[in-house]
Amino acid sequence: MNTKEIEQKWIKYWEENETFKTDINDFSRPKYYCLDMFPYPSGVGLHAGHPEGYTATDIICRMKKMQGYNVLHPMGFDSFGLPAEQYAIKTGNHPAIFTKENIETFKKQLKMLGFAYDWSREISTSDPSYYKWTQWIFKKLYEEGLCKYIDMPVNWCEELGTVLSNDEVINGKSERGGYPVVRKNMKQWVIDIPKYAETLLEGLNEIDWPLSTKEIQRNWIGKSIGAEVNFKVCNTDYSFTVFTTRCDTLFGATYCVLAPEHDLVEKITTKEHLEEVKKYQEACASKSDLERTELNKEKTGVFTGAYALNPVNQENIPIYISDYVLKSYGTGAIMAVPAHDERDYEFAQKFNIPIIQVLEETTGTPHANETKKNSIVAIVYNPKDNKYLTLNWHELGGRLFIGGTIKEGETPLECAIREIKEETGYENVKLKYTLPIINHHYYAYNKNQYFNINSTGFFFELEDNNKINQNLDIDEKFDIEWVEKETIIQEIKDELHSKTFEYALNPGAMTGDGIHINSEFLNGLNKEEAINKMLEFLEANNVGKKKVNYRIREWIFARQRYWGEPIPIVHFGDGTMTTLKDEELPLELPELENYSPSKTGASPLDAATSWVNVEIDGKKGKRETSTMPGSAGSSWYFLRYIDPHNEKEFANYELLKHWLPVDLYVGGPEHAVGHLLYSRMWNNFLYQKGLVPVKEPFKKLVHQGMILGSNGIKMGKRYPEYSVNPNDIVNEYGADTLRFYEMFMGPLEADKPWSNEGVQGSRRFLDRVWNLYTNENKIKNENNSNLEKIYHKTIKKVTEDYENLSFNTAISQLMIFINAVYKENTYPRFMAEAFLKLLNPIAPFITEELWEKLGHNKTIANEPWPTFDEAKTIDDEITIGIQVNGKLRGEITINTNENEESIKSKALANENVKRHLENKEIVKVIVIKGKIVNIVVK
RNA sequence: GCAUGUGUGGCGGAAUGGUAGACGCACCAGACUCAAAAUCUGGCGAAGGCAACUUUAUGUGGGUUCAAGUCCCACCACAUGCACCA
Repeated sequence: MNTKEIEQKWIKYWEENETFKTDINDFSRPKYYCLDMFPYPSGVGLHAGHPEGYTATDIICRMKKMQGYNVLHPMGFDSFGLPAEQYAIKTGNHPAIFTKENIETFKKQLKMLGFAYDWSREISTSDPSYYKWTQWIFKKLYEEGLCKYIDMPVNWCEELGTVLSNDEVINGKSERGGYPVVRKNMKQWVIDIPKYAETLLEGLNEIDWPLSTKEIQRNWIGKSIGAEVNFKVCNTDYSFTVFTTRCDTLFGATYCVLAPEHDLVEKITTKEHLEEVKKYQEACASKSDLERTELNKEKTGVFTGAYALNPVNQENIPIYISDYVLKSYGTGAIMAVPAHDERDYEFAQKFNIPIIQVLEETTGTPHANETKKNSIVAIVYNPKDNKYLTLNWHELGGRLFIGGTIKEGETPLECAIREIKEETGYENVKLKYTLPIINHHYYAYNKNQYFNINSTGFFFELEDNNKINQNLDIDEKFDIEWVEKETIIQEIKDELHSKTFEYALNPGAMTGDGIHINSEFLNGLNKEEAINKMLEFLEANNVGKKKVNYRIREWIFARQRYWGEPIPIVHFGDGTMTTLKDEELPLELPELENYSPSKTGASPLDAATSWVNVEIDGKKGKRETSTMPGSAGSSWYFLRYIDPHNEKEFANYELLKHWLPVDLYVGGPEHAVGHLLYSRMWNNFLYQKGLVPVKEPFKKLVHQGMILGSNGIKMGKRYPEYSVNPNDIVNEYGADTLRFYEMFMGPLEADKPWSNEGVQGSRRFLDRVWNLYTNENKIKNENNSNLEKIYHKTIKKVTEDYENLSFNTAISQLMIFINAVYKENTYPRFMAEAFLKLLNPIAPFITEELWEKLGHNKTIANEPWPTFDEAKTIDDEITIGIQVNGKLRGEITINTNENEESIKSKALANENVKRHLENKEIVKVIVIKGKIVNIVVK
């Protein structure tokens, strides 16, 4: 089999005969729009991962075409971007030249792999005839107020000389290159994607996407329902608003925090604190995002000297500034409730701010007629030998910590210290932590009484072994035992005590649900009830209201770079601006001497003075010199494919109406919060403008997994020796083998390691097929009943598996079929032809060639898909297993429609089964038709 | 830490709650050959047994069921994403 010759022949044939050209106006057949994520045409060409997703869609498209669908399967190039520009900076050549060359390479490779694209619909985002419409959509967004020019802190990357959007920043470093990114205030173009937060969230419910990707988008949008609460600043006219999801804990707010950049900071800071506050603000401003998030370690902040008035109880609480409060989220200010928020707890610990518990966890089961009391649980820890003090009550109540009831006029702490002395005699203990109060319900057998107690936990350290005499009641009979942590976890079963111990091991805020205390009108309510009641209160008193907040921020839509779509805006000297008229689009990029970005944030386009300076209606102005980000062009390309040469509009509405949505979209998961969110937003916007007929553009989305090196690690620069170049595989084994192997490796969505032996195995199978059709002389115009069942089964399984994108199991079935044919002397011609059709979507070249060798003079691509007869997929005789007590003990062959009695008697007659039934009583016999028999014995 | 997903032979991987390991790779044996490669045929989880067969086995520990890789609970490991989001 000469793969090169065959491949070249058919590439030429398909091109000359326009085999895969889509008749976009043919609405008579059902449509199928199948989309690949178009590649960025880098200098290195296709990598091993590209053919995976592209083959998957190609298989579906080829099958759908044979099934009679009108298939749209386009391809294009996402051709604006940094690498082309960096190449231009280095060589002085225009990025367009580099881009064009790369596109040629990509196209050649894509054709080499036999993908059935309609190349007449090819688009390229850097082509002015394409970006004319990107600019046009920008204009529409601008006109709607969705695209704004505002002063805001942005992600500035010094090394790249540009701002970046949030999805381009990963762990405080640029996605490309990994350079540090800092916050910087700049005038920026942004798209108000937060306006679409709710729409984008709702849309997720109606699309067939991987759950994980939907979840990532939900997290990114970050909806949270809470309240805004207004705080007055004491002795001033100022006030500020905080956002909280826990307005029920307002009685526990013991301080407030403003973001260091908050507008109010300068105004309210008292003289004595001014210097310190300024210093802190400056320190924060110079920090990169990375430094700021690395500061997970310890909370920092300073007191402003000002106090706020808690609107529910009129308490004065101090106002701090700290960088753990972010300017960009919520209102940039919080109320802090250290008892019920981890971060506030940490901060309060460090700055010695009071912690007021307003919610207590409940344990035990409530009962009528409970007696209320307050009590303590004291845990004493000896750091010298790592042991805890326990009382072993044996059968009277097991192992417990020291506990007791608080007496009249005693504080909980005093009670705890007293109880330690009375019950154990130890007199020198030091308090480490006061633990949260727990509300506990229990029944005391000795008193025959139900109790509901508020128990405060204490965690002490033993200072020395000094002891005084115990002072015990008569009914207190226990041994004092020092035990290790493990013993406590195993032996302390009492809910109150084990819960207290949990808090002791992990002191911190209580963030769960419970019953409110110290909260006036909320006392006794649980979290949800209290939130609702508090909302009522806030609204009635006009100090706050319910508020939904989103984490998603504006999409920064400008880059200080050359190789992107120019933004069609002219700024006038008086600060006003205007968009270009439609007929002035596309606004093309000017030629430049130097494409380098500047370190100051100026765009390379600033240097093109004759391009920048314009006069409109006698008014002098300057063009916007930032360009659009890479994700601009890719946010709507799927629309343009439908009508790529339209010069009057971005796409004809009637065509969009017929062809949208995309039925299947295949691409990597790395675009979950970039492209896949942005394109949903643009599409939604165009939908609301009545320019696109569907809300959601991609009905079904599938992510192909990553192809790893044979070492199981991601291919790439780190391990080049384990990387695979598709060109080499095609040269050595042929395109069909590459396609076939990548589909056989495993499930499409899974990451899977490359194996050179696996490639050889795939080639071996294709050779087997080739030899069967060319050397064996088995193909005859007569039936072979031996093959009939497997033939129909194969059509059924392969068709279904393709439909479900389970290509690996489809291939397995094709192999089973060929293995069966090899054992026969005749291979009926109709089967031979149908098999080629089944294999064609995966291995188009060899199947076209063999199809021709069978005497056909037209492409196989337009042949009807094989059909099967359900009745003939069912075996007459099957072998089923016989189990005795669930263990396989034998097997019998039965007729498919054999009755239960007959199956039962055959099963019981089986020799090995009989052995296992000896001296046993048969309880019942379970016969599952066509599956198994299970005999239950005693 | 939170979210999502994944754990099955030497390897890639199959299994609507019903004979675990389909199919392929690697390996072993046989045929062809002077020989090798290629090709064809057969074998192949582990342990025991001449064999029939038996025991054991899908990350760990429990549970539901006549029957669990599959369902439920707890835990462990790995991968990916988010991460001071109030």
